[in-house]
Amino acid sequence: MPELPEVEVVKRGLVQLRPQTPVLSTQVWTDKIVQGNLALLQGQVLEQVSRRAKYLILHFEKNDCLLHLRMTGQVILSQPNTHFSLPFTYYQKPLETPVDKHTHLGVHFEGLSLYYRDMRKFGRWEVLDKKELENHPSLVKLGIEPLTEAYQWPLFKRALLKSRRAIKALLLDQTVVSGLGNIYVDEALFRSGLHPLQSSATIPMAKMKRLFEVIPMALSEAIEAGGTTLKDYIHPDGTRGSHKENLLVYGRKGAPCYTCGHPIEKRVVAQRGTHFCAVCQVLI
DNA sequence: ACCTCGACCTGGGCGC
DNA sequence: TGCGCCCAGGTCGAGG
Repeated sequence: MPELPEVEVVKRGLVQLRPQTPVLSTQVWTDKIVQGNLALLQGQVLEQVSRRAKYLILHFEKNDCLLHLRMTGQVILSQPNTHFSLPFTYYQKPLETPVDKHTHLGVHFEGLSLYYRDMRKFGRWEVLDKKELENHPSLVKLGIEPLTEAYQWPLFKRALLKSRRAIKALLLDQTVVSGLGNIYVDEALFRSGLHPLQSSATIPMAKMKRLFEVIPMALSEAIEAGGTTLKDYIHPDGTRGSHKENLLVYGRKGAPCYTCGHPIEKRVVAQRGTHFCAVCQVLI
């Protein structure tokens, strides 16, 4: 669900609407979501918002918050004295208040509140000292990240030649290439004509190069469309991403392949529902 | 090194 | 109407 493009769109929404005043107060309704002390943020200005792979980072003056939305996390903004309405939230039900049973914490600024909602409570907020962020174990082990300078063909090739694992499993592994999840792995494999079970090291060089190229393409096209909203994912202002309608294979089980017309198959690979065209993506 | 499974959670959708 | 079951998937840790 929230993969690199969705987190990037959330980041851009927060950058755009970022409050310029210090935090007035914080609220935590669900303790397990937060590691560290959210109240430390009180009095601090949110100076910057950044992203690393699927992690969102809120940079305050003295502390940083490291967020992961996991599957159903939503970061939303609301103005306390204005009527609140999200036309679409999880499962497309309208929400008339930012705080309901799925809202786990709030950060209040003057005239603006930031809330974290998460139906399945898998997401995490970590409140860190500035110096803890750089060497955070979750960040240091991330593999090369598409759409950054670190994403280079020699590194990508080396990583793929090192493993005989199924390419689907390898691309889902955040320590190899970071930021991809189930949706965009399926999309990238289709675009490069690779079977999800293809052993990584045995991929012909031309196809490996193609895979290297289509990954950032698939991701940046998704960002352009505001991300992929399947059910839960929304922007901080409550709008939805429209990339679902552009997906080539994910969620298209039984529908005709856009290239050859053969019905898209769905099988479990690497413990994930995996969509592919058995004609266009053959094992080599 | 790699694989599989369970855990974490909730709600939708299914069969009966 | 409702119960029980399975599914959705990001990440981690256990065990083979």
